Amino acid sequence: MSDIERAQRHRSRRPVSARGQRTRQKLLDAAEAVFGRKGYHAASITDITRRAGVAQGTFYLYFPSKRAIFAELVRERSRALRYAIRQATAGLADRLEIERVGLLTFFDFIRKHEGIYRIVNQAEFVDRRLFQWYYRHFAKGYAAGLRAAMESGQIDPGHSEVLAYCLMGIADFIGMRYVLWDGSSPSSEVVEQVMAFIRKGLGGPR
Amino acid sequence: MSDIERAQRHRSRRPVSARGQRTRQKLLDAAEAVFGRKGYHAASITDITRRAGVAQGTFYLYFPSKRAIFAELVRERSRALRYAIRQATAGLADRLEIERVGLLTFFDFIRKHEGIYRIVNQAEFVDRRLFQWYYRHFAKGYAAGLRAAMESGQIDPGHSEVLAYCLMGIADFIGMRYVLWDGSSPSSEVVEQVMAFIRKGLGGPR
Amino acid sequence: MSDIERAQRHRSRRPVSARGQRTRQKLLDAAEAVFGRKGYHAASITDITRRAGVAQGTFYLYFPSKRAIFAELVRERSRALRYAIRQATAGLADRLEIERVGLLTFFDFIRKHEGIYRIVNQAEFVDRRLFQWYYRHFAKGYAAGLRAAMESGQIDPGHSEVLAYCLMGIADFIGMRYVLWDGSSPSSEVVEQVMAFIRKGLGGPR
Amino acid sequence: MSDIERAQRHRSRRPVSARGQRTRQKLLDAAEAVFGRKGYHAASITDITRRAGVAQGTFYLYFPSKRAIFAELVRERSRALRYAIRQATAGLADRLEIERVGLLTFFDFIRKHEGIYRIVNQAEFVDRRLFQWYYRHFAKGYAAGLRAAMESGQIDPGHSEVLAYCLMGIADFIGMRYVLWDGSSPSSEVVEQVMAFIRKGLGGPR
DNA sequence: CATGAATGAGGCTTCATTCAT
DNA sequence: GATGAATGAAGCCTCATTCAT
Repeated sequence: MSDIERAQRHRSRRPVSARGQRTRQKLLDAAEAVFGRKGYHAASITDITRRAGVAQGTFYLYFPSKRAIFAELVRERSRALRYAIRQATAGLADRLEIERVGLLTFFDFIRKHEGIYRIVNQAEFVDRRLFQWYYRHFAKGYAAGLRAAMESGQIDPGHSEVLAYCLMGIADFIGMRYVLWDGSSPSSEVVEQVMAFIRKGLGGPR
Repeated sequence: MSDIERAQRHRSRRPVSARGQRTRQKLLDAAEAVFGRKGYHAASITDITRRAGVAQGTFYLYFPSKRAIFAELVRERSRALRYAIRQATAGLADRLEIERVGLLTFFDFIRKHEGIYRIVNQAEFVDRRLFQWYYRHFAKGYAAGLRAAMESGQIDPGHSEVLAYCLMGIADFIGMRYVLWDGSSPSSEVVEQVMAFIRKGLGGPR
Repeated sequence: MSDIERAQRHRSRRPVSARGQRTRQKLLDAAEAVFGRKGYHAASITDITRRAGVAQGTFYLYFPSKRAIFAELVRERSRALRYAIRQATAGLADRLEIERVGLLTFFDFIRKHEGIYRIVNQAEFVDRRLFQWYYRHFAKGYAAGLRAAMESGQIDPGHSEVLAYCLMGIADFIGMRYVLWDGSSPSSEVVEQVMAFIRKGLGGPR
Repeated sequence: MSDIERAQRHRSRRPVSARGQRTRQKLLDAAEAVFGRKGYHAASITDITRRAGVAQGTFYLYFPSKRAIFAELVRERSRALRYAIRQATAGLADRLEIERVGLLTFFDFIRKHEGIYRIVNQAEFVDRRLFQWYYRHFAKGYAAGLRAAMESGQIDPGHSEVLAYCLMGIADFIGMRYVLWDGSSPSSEVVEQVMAFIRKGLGGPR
């Protein structure tokens, strides 16, 4: 049976009972941890359910397949990240300030959700559509913010999407190198160097 | 049996005969194609040998395990990429020029070796050491080049490693977005935007 | 993955080596025994491979799925039954004689291949097409023989297909009752009674 | 726990309340439909309860196991078929007339209860005892009727049980071929051909 | 009476690896 | 050097059944 058929047949629980909600969440959290540590393929459903403290069969009450929980996880955490950044940067007017706070929030997020960071890269071979969606979606919002800053003259005019991908690439690689590999928040020295590069790169008055 | 034990026990890794060399290369090429298309886990040894036109057993005459051929591939292609960039930028003195040519060479490389690009991201969960080695090794050379440019005053002084990761992140994300997803070389407009950002970011005497 | 996709992907071994042929046959024989005893669903691949004396994985070298070996079995044994009847009745001119010999051959066959007899009934829910094919195919040949007998005036004229299904039904139920349930060949008394019914039913001169 | 132990332990099998009766019947009807369409094994308890519009747990309030509802269904429908035939042939004196009406009633029944017809064949591997009981029970009554007809000279004397299985086989196969596969009542031509065969086969004074 | 969440055994299938030829 | 049949561990998933509410 294909994943699609299964998903259709599946009474995708979305259970109403509080107990069900809790179980579903436990599975999601366990999945993040396990996928993060072992990677999508090496992680087994058994690993997930064991960590969640439920029986194997229970998994399929809430998710129709391994792929499905993975996709759900990516979507959910992606939402959470965007939300966190939006919250942290709300009220800020200066684009550079937004960049800095956004960056720090991102580093913070991947420290707390190491798993999700590692996971996304794998999505390419798990669900190519989801993988692209993740970045495109993020880039869209990013680019919009940059465009606004260009219009108000805060930064040099330019191709907002290209810029968005440049900035995402920077955040991603710095996060990988200094947060994930070093296992700590990047030193202020690193942050300052990155911000200096970005500030100059984006330009604007002065 | 562990991978390490197997590797030690393994004989006849480096065949001398020309025929052996050819078989080995066929396997490596097939592996790149298959890993690139399906991803490391979904690709089976059978896929590889079938594509290489040899029998299953033959695989183990040349590589002790699936991981091993993967690692070999990453190392080999990484070497090839660095070589290509070195060749292309040899003789160039201007750092910005080096950046531009390096970028274009990189885009060219991933167009020809889509597989390898996709593959590296997976390496994290196949062989974490290899994964980090890949980037660290590249970053080291990159940073050295940047340091030289700083010393000669071509670009602003700063933390060369951080800068290297920033630039690698940019190349990686732009390559993903405009080469891989669009399936073509990035338009000159995109390249110019990226270069403008880098030029300003790196600074130096106007 | 669907059965069809798998079958296509499957290098349906049809191995040439004598060893392979032997293994394939062992699996087929084991499957007949196991399906016959336990029924299609209760029979596991493990049951089959254990009985055949090979490892589980070996099964999939020769058959792409449980359904596939089942279908193969039905087809193969159906062919064997038709062949046996054709051989036994070759040279007979009298239709009644053909009926009698055919019946006895059939009883003999289901004694030797209890499994297959039991199995066919299940085919309806395993592979509906195969199930109908089995009976339709048999009926076609049967009806042709009856038509010839009608034309030569050996039996009363009539609707040959309907007659064929009547005669098949008789053979099937008598076989079930007296061969399978009693576990022996039907007594001559039973055979005579059946033949008397058929003789009168088919009519003809006298 | 074995089926037998469970059945003994099981309480509240025969609900007294009208509501309970209704639920039980809903389950039985749903089971007929589901077993008929998917077959015993492919049908799940969930399929049945979903179709019946009750919760999964409710099933076990009325039946101790999947096998049990299956057996109940076979028994119930078998009773219904025998009852229908008895009703339809009550008052008829001529054996041929009884045969004809019985046949038509049978065809009618399997049109209305396609499910049950298909189901019985599977019973062999679900509950062998039940399977044989079904046919033996039916044959017994059939044979008795034939014996009476022999004694009154309406048909040729002979082995009544053998004859009963012949006639059951005919009805079964003609029903399968012309009712189930064609999805309609058999044409009068088919019925006449069958009846002609039976009439001649049974003999009697002209 | 009824619910529906939870269980866990067991089935089919894949695939990296070994080995006899 | 090469072959390809064989192995068996391990994974995903289903489903009859139980149980707390």
